[in-house]
Amino acid sequence: MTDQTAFIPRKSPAQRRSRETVETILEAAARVLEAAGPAGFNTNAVAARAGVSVGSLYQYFPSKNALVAELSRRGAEAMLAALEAAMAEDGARTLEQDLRRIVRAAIGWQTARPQLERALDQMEERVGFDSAAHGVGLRVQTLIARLLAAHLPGAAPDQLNEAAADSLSLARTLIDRAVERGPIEARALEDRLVGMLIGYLGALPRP
Amino acid sequence: MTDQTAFIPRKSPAQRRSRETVETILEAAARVLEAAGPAGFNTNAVAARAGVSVGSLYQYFPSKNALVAELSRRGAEAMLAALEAAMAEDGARTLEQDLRRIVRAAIGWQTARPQLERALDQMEERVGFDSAAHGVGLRVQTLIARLLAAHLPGAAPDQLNEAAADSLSLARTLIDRAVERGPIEARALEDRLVGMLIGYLGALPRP
Amino acid sequence: MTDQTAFIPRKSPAQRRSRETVETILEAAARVLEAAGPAGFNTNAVAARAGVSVGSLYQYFPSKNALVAELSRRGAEAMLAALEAAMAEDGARTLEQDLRRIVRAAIGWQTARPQLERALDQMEERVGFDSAAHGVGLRVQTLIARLLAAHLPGAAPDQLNEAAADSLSLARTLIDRAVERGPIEARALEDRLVGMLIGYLGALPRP
Amino acid sequence: MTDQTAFIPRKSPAQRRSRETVETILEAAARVLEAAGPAGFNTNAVAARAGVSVGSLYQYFPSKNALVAELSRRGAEAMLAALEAAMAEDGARTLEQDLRRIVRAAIGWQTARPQLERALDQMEERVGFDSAAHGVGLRVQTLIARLLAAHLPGAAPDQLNEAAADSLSLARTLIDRAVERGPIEARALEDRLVGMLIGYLGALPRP
DNA sequence: GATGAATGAGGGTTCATTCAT
DNA sequence: TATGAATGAACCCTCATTCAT
Repeated sequence: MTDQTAFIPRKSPAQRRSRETVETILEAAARVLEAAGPAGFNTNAVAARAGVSVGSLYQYFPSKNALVAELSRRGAEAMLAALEAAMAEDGARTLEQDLRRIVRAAIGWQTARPQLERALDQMEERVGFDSAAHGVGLRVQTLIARLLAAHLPGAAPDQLNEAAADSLSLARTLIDRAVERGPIEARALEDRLVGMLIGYLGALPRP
Repeated sequence: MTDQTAFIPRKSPAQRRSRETVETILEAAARVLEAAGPAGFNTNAVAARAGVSVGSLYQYFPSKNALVAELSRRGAEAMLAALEAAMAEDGARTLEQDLRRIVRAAIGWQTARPQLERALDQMEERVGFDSAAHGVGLRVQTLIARLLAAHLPGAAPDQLNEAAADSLSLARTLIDRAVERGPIEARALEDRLVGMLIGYLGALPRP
Repeated sequence: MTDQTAFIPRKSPAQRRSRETVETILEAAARVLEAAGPAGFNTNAVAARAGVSVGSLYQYFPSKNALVAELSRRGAEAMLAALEAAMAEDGARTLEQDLRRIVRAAIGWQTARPQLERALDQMEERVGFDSAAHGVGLRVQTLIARLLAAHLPGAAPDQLNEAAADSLSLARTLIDRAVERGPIEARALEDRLVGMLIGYLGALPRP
Repeated sequence: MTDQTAFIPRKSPAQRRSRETVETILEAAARVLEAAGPAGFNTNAVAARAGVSVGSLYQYFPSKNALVAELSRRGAEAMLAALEAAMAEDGARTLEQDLRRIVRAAIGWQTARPQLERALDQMEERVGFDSAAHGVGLRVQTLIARLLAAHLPGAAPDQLNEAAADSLSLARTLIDRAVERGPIEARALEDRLVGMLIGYLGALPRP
């Protein structure tokens, strides 16, 4: 897979500076969210942490929610990338192998910055947009649905999408709980997740 | 078991009035939470909805959080009752039968007022007290742990408690998602939950 | 001086009960004030501490301020009694001897319940009535003024009253500060007070 | 002494605006305190009087108490300046001359805005921080203590500090009372204060 | 574009006082 | 008379968002 950014025309200095500011703000937002949780997450704190004025923050993000959304979108993008990478490896065969890939991607993603993802989970629910709201979350879901399709022959597209969404939610729940309890034993967690998902999928109504 | 309340002396008028007010406030709180979600849940709204002054609210609940906690406690109590009833039925044998009982209790509980329980989930996370904070949540967990113990011989108490907590979380997640999607098909949901839990528990490390 | 209460007709039981309730409330108020200071002094706390309903409290005291006023009045009454006793001893001669009597009475009064008197000082100032508001404070002041008159021949009545009021204020200030610092060395404090007052009075304009 | 402000670089517009707002708020706070006393002193009133929003007030003062503290700090600073100026005049010799200087500084300070200083006294007591809480009050006290040291040879540092604190309290009390009574006759008041302090200091235990 | 001062609605909580029982 | 539930005005403080410079 070629690096698409290589073909994007060089930004003008102003544009590059903009881009850097956006990144700075997002990273600051992430850190504030990690450190203070949803309750302590406010635009002033983010701007201060980013070393930028609130005004600038609002230049790039129309609202606080937009900031959260972008944070969450990026997380999903990382998940998407991991998932695509995992699926590109070779032809996967068994359900378990496929699930293992999904699960690994999810664990990798959520444990990279566990506090952040947990906090985002909570904020997303609060604000009322689930991760499928932005395209990326939807693409993740679709990818999983496609993956599941191979092992659930005859399932309707809606069913597959629901199964994919549920699987992801379940995985996130379990990972969140594990993260809460302390350092992760990735392998054991992976096994539990795979087992759980196999059980879940096995109980879906067959057409 | 005779009805003990029959022997409790009639409350004095004043006390009865208090009790009624408390109930009114709690019901109002539940409705506000259902209608407006965690974001729109504020003490003024609750008091207004209850047709009561804020002062009265604070006479019975020392803080907004205490109100949420009580709401959640009551929910957990309902769950506990359902669970105890289910377990008292007769001698349960298989893991699946036991899980089915747990799952039924959970579904019954969470679908009685689905919006409310969902909102409570979110508030609990936000405020940082999980349902185990009050005794009831803990008792639910303990009960489930005990139930699982019979089917996971040799598991350490800590493991059992974690398994119980995870099971409950997973169940709630799935039920929440189902509720979001619309009216529930209780039987199909139940099957999926049981399957999922069997899968999860089967993947736990054996001693 | 005859005991006037001896001639007050025996109270009916109801009246006695009333009187007791009043005393209970006042003592509770004093204790709350001592324990929580002006900031924590509120009618509900007083009623609770007295084991009485707020309603009852308002039966006997028309307002919170009335309660404080009565507390302060009683303190002043104690001071008055001490002062009268001191003056009745015999014919006082020198200024210093007279001042010593005043000062002793003041110390005795304010150190009997130091926290209480300090808190009252603060509340009185806040509420805006000085202790001369009720008759007793005035009588204390008048008594002191009369005492000073003997040593400030030719001073106008107004001057005497001002001197008396100032003397009392100064004494209270110094005693308060001493109380703040910890246990009192009554004798040393007394000396300082007397010295201070002599200095003060000596500097008054002579007619 | 040249005017140092002449050399301070012009503030940027934004900073100047801030500074002005701060001053506006402080002046409004002073006026509210003078007009309404401690009881009527609330942040909304201050903001309204300053023609500013509450938000602005809280941008510059983290709490209501911080506002009071700053007001009191500024008063103490004025007192400190007056005191230092008075002491720098020349080599003071007698106790009386030194006291006269202290007393003049105190009178000048407290009669500049008498209502304000009175109200501050009360609030400080209520809130529980005496003026020594901020450095300035302490420096005033230290300065007085040093001044007294020359006339109380052999006194321990603690004794000197107590004497300084007491002297200041006594002075403030007497000035407050004088202010209450109406327009001040500065010279007569000064004499009374000096006399009182000499009396007080003369009665301190000699080592 | 950038800044950060300013805004003000909103929300949690307290407490003196009233009044139906 | 006693009770204590109920009231609601007041108050402190926060924070998303705007806008003059």
